[in-house]
Amino acid sequence: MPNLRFLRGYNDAVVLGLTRSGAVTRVELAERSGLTPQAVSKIVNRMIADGLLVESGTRNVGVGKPRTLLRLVADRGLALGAQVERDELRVVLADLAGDVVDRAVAPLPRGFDPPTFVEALAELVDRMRAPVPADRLLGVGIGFVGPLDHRTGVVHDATGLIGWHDVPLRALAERRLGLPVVVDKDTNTAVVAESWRRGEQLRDAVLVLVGTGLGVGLLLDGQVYRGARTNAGEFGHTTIQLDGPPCVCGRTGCVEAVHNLAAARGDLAGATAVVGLAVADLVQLLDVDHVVLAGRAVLSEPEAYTAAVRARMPVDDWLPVDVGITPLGDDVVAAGAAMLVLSEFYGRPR
Amino acid sequence: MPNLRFLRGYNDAVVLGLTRSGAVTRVELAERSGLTPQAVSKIVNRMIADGLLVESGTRNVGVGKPRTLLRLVADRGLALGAQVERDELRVVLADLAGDVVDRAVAPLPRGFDPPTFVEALAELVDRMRAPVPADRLLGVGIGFVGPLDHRTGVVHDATGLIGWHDVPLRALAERRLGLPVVVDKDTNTAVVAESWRRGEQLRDAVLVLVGTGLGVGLLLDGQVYRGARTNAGEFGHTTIQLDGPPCVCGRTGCVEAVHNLAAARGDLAGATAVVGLAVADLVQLLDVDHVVLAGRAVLSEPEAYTAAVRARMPVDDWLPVDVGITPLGDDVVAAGAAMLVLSEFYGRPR
DNA sequence: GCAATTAGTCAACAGTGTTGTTTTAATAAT
DNA sequence: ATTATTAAAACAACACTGTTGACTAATTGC
Repeated sequence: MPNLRFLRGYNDAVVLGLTRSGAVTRVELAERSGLTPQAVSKIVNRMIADGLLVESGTRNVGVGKPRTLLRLVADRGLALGAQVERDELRVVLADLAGDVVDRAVAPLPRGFDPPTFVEALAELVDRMRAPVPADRLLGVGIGFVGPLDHRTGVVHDATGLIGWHDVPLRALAERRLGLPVVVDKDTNTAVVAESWRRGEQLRDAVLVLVGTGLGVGLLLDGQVYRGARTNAGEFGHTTIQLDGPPCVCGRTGCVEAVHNLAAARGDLAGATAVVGLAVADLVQLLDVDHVVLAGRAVLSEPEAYTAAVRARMPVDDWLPVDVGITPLGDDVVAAGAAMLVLSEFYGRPR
Repeated sequence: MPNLRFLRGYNDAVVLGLTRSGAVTRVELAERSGLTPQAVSKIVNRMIADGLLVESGTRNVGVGKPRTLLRLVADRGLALGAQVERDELRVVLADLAGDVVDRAVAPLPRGFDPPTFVEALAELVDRMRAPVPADRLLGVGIGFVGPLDHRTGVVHDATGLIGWHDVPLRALAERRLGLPVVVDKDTNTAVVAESWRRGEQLRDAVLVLVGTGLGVGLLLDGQVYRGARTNAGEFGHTTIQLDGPPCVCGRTGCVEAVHNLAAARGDLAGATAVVGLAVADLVQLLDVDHVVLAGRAVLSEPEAYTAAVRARMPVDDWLPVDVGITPLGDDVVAAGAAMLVLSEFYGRPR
């Protein structure tokens, strides 16, 4: 519903987004946002009154009155984020700047069911929320494996787990935790993390998550793209080798199958080459200018994967593709889940 | 720059978009747009004053005052659209409803250079604009092969043509035609056509254009996705067969190479199967719920391609993927180019 | 005929960003 | 030192958005 409230929320989010990358001045905010200096002044002063921003010194740029520096009060809003893996639950506390300020990891029992999971989550969440003022904690995000529906928070199925068919995870967790909860695919939360932290700089990107599975998070035109059913990013089951090795999905020659086969044989060069080739195809298809690598496999052999992907990037004379490892490391999915919560309060409205 | 003018333009576009699919009432517009009845009334009455809409009868829905039907005055705005193929130039005239109301085709000399092309275009355009009132004709759109930059209208290179390096096609055409010109990739204009005509109904779709090349137009979250350099949709050079047949692009096993090889051998089943498999991978990757098939190859064997794609769609129990042939047939690229012009005037602002 | 119901408009309004002007605080010139 | 110049930021008035609330118009059902 595009009305005045929407407009205000949108511009607030734009301005706040520009403050995440470091101290800026009102003038710079006006230039980068396209708003007039007067509008920026109003917005900024309201945010100062709300305790979201503080003035912190001045910057002199030649003659004239010096510009006033503005700094984001990062701990004005905090959120918890969880990553669920086959054997492990990770919860992090992230602030408005997108920095991880606390972290906890706990093992998950093999083949855990929904009640068991919610209890394990509650234990970690309750421990981590203790030192946080209640009015600062905005909620809990959960990065889960798909297929799921992020709008309703229902997990349709979780591959490799039993008892996870059409589970209303968001509702269950909200009731147990007494906090707002959002649920999204792990690849989506991971790309939310990168987007939240890098802002305008990152408009078109793929985040490649290489673990036991192979998924991508898509950032297209500055927005996380989830597809018609929150299910975009199923990258692992793209056919790359007609009549290739059989895959768990029932088909043959999937990227994931070829990659995992090579990895299982200890053939690192082969494993990275397949990922590099597939990512190159993806970059060509979507014309993104950023690739962010993440996931256990990548973090255990960062140079090999980075080099393999870089080697296969399409050569373009006027805008090279930036390939790198996520600076958030193992936290990226959980941290992104937290930032998903932050973005519900301080991000662009829809 | 999100300001009040933007807000108004946006809501105008939403309302106008809802009138394209047939007669609607103010009440229905309010329901579907999320705006209040009062806001819709204001917008609609302004559009009636502008000659964009007319009241056309009433519809009775039980007790109470009957609803007034509104009809789009389709010829209130018209645009020309051109498709450039290796040997042929096609120009169509499209109206605000997205219907093609006139059409002309002319051969292009082998290996035409930019001046030759602009002259051929001007000849067709001048002939077709003659009967159109000057103030109704909004401009000319050109669907070209990439790589190009749709923002500047510069064609970087045109595969198979010489003399087409960094050609400012938009500027050249604007000077010769004396009309506003927009340039975009053929796959993008084609998907614009589908989006413009089907509106809200079509939010996430891929348009697959099978000609001598194989490209896709991407409609993601209701917007045409062009990528960081207007170059998204390079689908033909996705690897589908490691160590497959060599491709014109220099690599091996590209979808396009495998497809064209099969087609050249007269192996229709093989050709359609490759496309079906590749499209299924794409649908899975992007989680779109609509596939639109277009292009010479598809239109010459519509049933075979449709069946091959449908057969490989992922089976999803709650939201099936709709696969169909474009109703615009051979005109889709040119018509979309025209609608791209219309959307600059009557579409959602950016 | 009259009440009920629904469509549509009119009027007043809150709140957005913009335009135009003034105040504030630096540097540069006298 | 003093003054002029420059640029940042705030202040004031404004145009215009969609919303809220009240009212009128046109139909159905009894």
